[in-house]
Amino acid sequence: MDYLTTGEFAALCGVKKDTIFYYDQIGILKPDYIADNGYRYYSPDQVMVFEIITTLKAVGMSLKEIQKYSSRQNTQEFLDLLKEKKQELIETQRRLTDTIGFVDHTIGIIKTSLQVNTGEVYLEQCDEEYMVITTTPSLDDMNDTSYWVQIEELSEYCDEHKLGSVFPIGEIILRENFEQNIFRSDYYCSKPVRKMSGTKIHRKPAGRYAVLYHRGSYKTLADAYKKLKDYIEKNNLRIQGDLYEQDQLYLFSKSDPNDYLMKVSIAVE
Amino acid sequence: MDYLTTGEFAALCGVKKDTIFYYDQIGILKPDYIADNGYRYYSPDQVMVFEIITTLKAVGMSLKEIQKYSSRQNTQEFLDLLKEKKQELIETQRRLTDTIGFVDHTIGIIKTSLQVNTGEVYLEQCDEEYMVITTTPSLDDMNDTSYWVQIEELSEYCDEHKLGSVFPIGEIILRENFEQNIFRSDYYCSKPVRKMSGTKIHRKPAGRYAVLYHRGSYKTLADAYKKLKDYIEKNNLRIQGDLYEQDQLYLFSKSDPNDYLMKVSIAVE
DNA sequence: AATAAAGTATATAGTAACCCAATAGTCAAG
DNA sequence: CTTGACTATTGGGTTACTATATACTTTATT
Repeated sequence: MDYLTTGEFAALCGVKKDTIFYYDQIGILKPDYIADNGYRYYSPDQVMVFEIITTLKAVGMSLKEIQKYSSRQNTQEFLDLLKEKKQELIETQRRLTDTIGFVDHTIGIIKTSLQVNTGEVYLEQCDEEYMVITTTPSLDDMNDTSYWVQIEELSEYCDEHKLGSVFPIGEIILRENFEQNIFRSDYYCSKPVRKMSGTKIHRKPAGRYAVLYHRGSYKTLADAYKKLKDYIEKNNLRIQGDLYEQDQLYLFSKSDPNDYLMKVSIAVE
Repeated sequence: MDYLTTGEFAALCGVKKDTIFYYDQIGILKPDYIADNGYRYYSPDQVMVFEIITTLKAVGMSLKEIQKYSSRQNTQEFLDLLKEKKQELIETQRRLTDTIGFVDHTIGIIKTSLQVNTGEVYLEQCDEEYMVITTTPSLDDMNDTSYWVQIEELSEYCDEHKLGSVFPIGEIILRENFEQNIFRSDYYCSKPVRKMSGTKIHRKPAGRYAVLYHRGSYKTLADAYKKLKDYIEKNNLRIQGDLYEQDQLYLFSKSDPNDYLMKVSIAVE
C-alpha cells in the first residue's frame, strides 16, 4: 500500500514529527491506520488535510476552532466566520503597513544619527510629513502635568485613528514667535504618520529647510534654537514657515536624559 | 508626587495589571519606586517606555530581544537588526495579502455553493484567473502515485514562489480533446493565484463561459463534461478555449468524498 | 546471525507572554 | 471601625508546539 510513516508524512508536510504527533493527540488529524506495533500510517491524501489546517491557521483560527468548524464546513455559519476573519486580516494588514512605515522611519533616524555632525546647521531638502498635533496652543506656565495632558490628547487621537504610538514626540514653534525669539513650544506633535487628513492632522510642507541636529537634554533646546536663528541671519536666509523640533532617538533614552538627539528644522529660502 | 500605582499605570498603557507585573518580573520594565509596603509606583514617563516595548513587539521582537538591545540602541548593530526585521515584516505582509486573497476566493466559492443549482448549465462572464499548472501533459494510465507526483510538482512550485497551498486542485482538458470527447485531464492546476508570470503559470482568460456546478465524486465528472457538451451543441455555441475543472469545496471534504462540488467551465460564444 | 544505525512511540518537561483564581495584606471613605 | 476597593504573591492554566529521555522496532552492515 501507499502509506507514509509519521516521519515521511511530517517531511511531506514540511514540519517536525512532533507536530504530527501533537495533531494526533488533540484529535485534529489522526492517522488513517495504526499497525499492531503502534506505528502510525498516513495516506498521501492526508497531506491535503494538513494543508487545510495550516491555511486556516494562517487565517487566524486556533486549532480548536478549526476542529470545531471542520464538521460544518460549507454553511452560512462558516461563511460568516470567514468574513469576520477577513476583516481581522485586513485590520492586521493595515497595522502591519504602519509598523513597516515606523521601522523605516526609525532606520532613517538611526542612519542619520550615525553620520550627522551634531551642532552644525545644514541646508537640506525635506519631504513633506504628516503628524498629529495638539489643537490648542500650549500655555505659558507649562508644568509636567499639563504636558502629560497634551500628550494624552495626542495619544487618544492616535488610538482612535489607529495610528499606533505617538512617540517620538516633537514640538512646533510658530513662525511669528520664533522670529521674536519666543522659544516656547506652541504645539506638541507626534511622530510622522501616514498621509491623511483630519482635525488634528498637520502637514509639514516639503521644501528647503535649515536643519540642526542637537544633542543634549530638553533644557538645552533654547541654545539650538538660537544657533539656528544666528545661522539664518548670517546667511541672509528668509524664514518661510514654523519651526519643528522632532526627537530622533527616543528608544529607551529615558535611561540617559542628557543624550537625547533632536532635529530642529525650519523652512527657509 | 505624580506617581501611578500598578493599576493606574496598567490602565494608561491599556493592558492588565498582570502584564505590568510580568514585565517587572522579567526585568524589562521595573517601577520607578517601590514603597515599604511593597506597592509599586510608576512615573508617567514610563508609559513611553511601555510604548516602545509594544512597538518593538509589533516589529516582531521578543521581550528577551528587546531587553538585550535596550542598552545598545542607536548602534550599527541595532540598525542591522531593524533592517532584518523590516524584511521579515515585508515578507509577512506579502503572505498576508495572499491569505486575504485566498479567504476572499473561498468566501466567493461558499456563497456560490449556497446559491447555485448544481447540475444546471449557466452562461456566465468570468474574470481572468492565474494558476499554476503542470508542465507535461498527464499520461494515459494515470494511477494514484503519478497523480501525487504531479501534485508534488505543483506544490513545490508554489513553495518556491511562495504562493501558499496548491489546493483546491483543478484540471484542464485541452480544447481539441474535449471536442473529440476525450475527457481525460491533460494538465493539473492549482487554485487561483495572484497575477504573475512564470514557467508554470497559466492564465485562464476572461470571457463568456458555459459553467456547470457538479456535485458528486471525481468518478462522475465525465457525466458533467457530457452534459456541458450537450448544452453547447443544443444552443449552437462555439467552443473558444480549454475546459477547466476547479474544485469548489475542498475543505475537509475528504470526510465525504461523494459530496465534492466542482465547477466545470469552458469559454464559448 | 550479530550488531549497529536509524527510525518509532510514549512520557515528561519546557517555552513565550501572558490570563485567571485564591489568598492575604493595605488603604481610603463613610 | 467596618466596608469596599485596591494591592502583592502564589500557583495554576493557556496555545502550539519543541526538546529530552527511555524503550522498543526496523533496517543496514558486518
